[in-house]
Amino acid sequence: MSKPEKRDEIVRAALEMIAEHGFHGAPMAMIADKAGVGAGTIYRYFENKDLLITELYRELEERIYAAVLVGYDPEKPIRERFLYLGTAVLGYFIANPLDFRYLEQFHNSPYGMAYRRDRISGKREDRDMYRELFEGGVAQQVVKDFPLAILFALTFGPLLAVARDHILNFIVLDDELILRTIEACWDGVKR
Amino acid sequence: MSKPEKRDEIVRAALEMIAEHGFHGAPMAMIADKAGVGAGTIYRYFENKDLLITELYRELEERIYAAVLVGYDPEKPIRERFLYLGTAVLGYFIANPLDFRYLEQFHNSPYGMAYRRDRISGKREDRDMYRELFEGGVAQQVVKDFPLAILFALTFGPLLAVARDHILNFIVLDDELILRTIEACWDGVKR
DNA sequence: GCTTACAGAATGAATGTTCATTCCGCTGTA
DNA sequence: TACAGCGGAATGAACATTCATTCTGTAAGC
Repeated sequence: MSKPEKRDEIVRAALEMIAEHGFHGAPMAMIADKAGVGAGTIYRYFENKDLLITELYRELEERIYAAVLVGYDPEKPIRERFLYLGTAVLGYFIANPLDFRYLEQFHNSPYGMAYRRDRISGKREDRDMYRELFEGGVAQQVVKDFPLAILFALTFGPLLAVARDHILNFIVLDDELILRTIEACWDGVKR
Repeated sequence: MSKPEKRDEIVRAALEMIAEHGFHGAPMAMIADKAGVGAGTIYRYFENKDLLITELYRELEERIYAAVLVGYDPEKPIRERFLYLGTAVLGYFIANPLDFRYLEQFHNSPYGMAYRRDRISGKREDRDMYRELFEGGVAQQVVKDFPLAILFALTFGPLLAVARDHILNFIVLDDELILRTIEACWDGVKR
């Protein structure tokens, strides 16, 4: 196995094990096994478990951002962009349940809390389409005049809940139901 | 300290430590310390950590249910009941941030998954005002015709997100903003 | 009223287990 | 032969849980 290939295997295995069993249910030995490498080998690529975890998070964020960006047209009207972005993320999560589960684990952990705090306090410049969309919507009086955080909550709250329910097999989403759900979110957000 | 008093101290300490540091950041020794009892003492009241955790969850659920029930009038129109239930839970969470943080930890853990699975598959008869409310709303054609799980997502998704943001000091909610937020949820759910 | 005996509670040091991380000998390659 | 890269056993720290011991309150015996 070549060097970058091995690194990839480790990342893939970590994603799978952690998504399925949580940070604490996924010992390094288990990840190493799944990746088909020795336990010590992981430490040739990642200084420690924490760094593996945050690095993996960053890679996922990147992937999702890239996936959603394809097909996004910032010139379209607000409502249309909102529906696109909503269905795109939800679609990504449904197509990549492991990614979704991993993100959830991450967000609900001390790692995620720190990360979020940084982001809100602006330590991370985020090239965020969503922020831009909402700010535009409020300015054009198409969207309710709420603080950004509440608009996010009204959108991503249902989105993530629905993705979770689908991935855990509590409901079955088809394209029509997805669209209707995002439209309902829009009803909550629009003026 | 009397016997039930001591049990209470243990439960209170467990709530606080777990809410603040997560299940894995709250060793039994730490909980015992906070409760002012010996480590072994906890085991006189709870067979093991798992049982302490699930028992505490049940107690919290009970408290919240009781708190919200006060002032709920099943005779009122759907919209009014929806707004009441929304503000009531959100208000409870804001007044009891530890309870909220604990519930979140619980839901995002294997404990919570199992619990949820049981609930959905109907193994727990739940005397759920929310379910009843939505079912009534759909029947009266006041509420969009969605599966129950989606209506829950549209309501609790934003609610929990907003509660989290407030408790972590990412936003500040006042009564007016709370009401407007719940109204926005209603916009998402109503026909 | 005072002392002694005893049962049930409480305690916390000791135990065994589960990891993350380290270390050193091995192997395939140049 | 020399060496980079690996593997996986060894190490030590962090815990949950146990259990031999200590404490406390109650009640019988005087």
